[in-house]
Amino acid sequence: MNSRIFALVDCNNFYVSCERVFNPKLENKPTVVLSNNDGCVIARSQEVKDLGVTMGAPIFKLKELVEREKINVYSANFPLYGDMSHRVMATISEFVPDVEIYSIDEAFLDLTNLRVPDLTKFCIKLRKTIYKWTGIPVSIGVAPTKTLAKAANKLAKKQFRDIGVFNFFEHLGNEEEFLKLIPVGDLWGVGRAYTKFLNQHNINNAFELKSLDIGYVKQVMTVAGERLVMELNGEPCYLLEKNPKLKKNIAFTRSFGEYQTKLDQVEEAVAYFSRKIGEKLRKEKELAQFLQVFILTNFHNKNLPQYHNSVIIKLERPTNNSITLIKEALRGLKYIFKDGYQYKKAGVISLGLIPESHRQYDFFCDPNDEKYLQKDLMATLDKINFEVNSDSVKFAAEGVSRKWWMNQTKKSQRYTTNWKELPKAIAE
DNA sequence: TCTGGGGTCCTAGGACCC
DNA sequence: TCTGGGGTCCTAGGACCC
Repeated sequence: MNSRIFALVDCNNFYVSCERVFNPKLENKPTVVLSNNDGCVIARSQEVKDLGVTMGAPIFKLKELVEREKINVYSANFPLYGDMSHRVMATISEFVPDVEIYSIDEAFLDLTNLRVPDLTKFCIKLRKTIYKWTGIPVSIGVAPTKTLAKAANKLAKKQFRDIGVFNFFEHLGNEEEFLKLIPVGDLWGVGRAYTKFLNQHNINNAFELKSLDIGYVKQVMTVAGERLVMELNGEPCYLLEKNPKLKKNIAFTRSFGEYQTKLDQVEEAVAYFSRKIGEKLRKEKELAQFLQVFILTNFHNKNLPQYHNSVIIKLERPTNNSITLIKEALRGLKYIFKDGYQYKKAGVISLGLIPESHRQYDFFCDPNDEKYLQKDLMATLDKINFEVNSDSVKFAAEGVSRKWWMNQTKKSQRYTTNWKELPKAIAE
């Protein structure tokens, strides 16, 4: 029997909590953070959840509610959230050696070999420390599998909100009671489609799913469903993944602030996206073998003529050279761009990524000839753009007008990542 | 008027081969 | 009317995650 102890640490309303750290007046006030382009709600404070606002709700539909309830609205400030995430993860790592950073606001911990007298007390203390050191409130779930740790975290957030910790090991023997409190749709791996299906078959909570015949579950929910039921029964299928896997795709896509109709404007956007792809690839030390470019009109607006298209380009040699990426992406764009449409969004995706160190040398190419990557030039650009300002050095193809740039009218400052925007302490 | 962005994994079905 | 039987590889689409 190879039993393990997993914990999931999840930041509460993460983006809203980040805004609150630097603007304490938002504490206990209904607050939301919007997606890029100020389109829809991507983070809600508890007060806003209680008002019934759903994740992803378009903000323009909530105008009245925002005014009536005096909801504080913020544009997304990802550099700030990324930096705060870093601080939370660093704090956790001070106390636990086995940490998997699962997303910007979540970490799995393996506590199996952590010799502490009382797991629950340890987690309560960890939670308090994270809050003290970073200002971010978190919830912690503890259980014998990752899926159950996720479920425990839901309980910690709802039924056990005052302590913020739920430890399944304290309730061995009567898990049933707690699993019945968790709707199937709240489980890790059960999305909209499966929730609908399961509900139609009268499977409504985690206990009912756990009790199903595993062969049946595999048949209707494939292997992911099979693993899910095993995990609910306390058999770990997923272990801690400490070393982040290399990415297989890297994308940069954006909606435009206003419709774009002209090729040259879309070209500027695509050139910018391509440079960003190059930067990301070099940061990950990967090379792309293919590049995909796509453009879309606004599919929400049924009154406008619709068009969407994409093209995949095989790169002559695997590369992360921004200059090559821009050139190839623009070639692709010309191929799919059609006049007469109002474009709302475009994107560039690099595919077939391979590690720089595993580059398959071209048969005809001298193995020492990596000139085409222009490593020194790219390293210099990166040094300036990463250390000074991400847009210090651009390429001519990106243009300067940026007519496509997104709308972000309610952005907080970059309190932690830009010297000019550090919070000021004002004596009153 | 106004609806995000970035990922992963799995499967079915077609093309192709012997 | 009957119309082989495997394999493998690739891709599109769907499901999920945050």
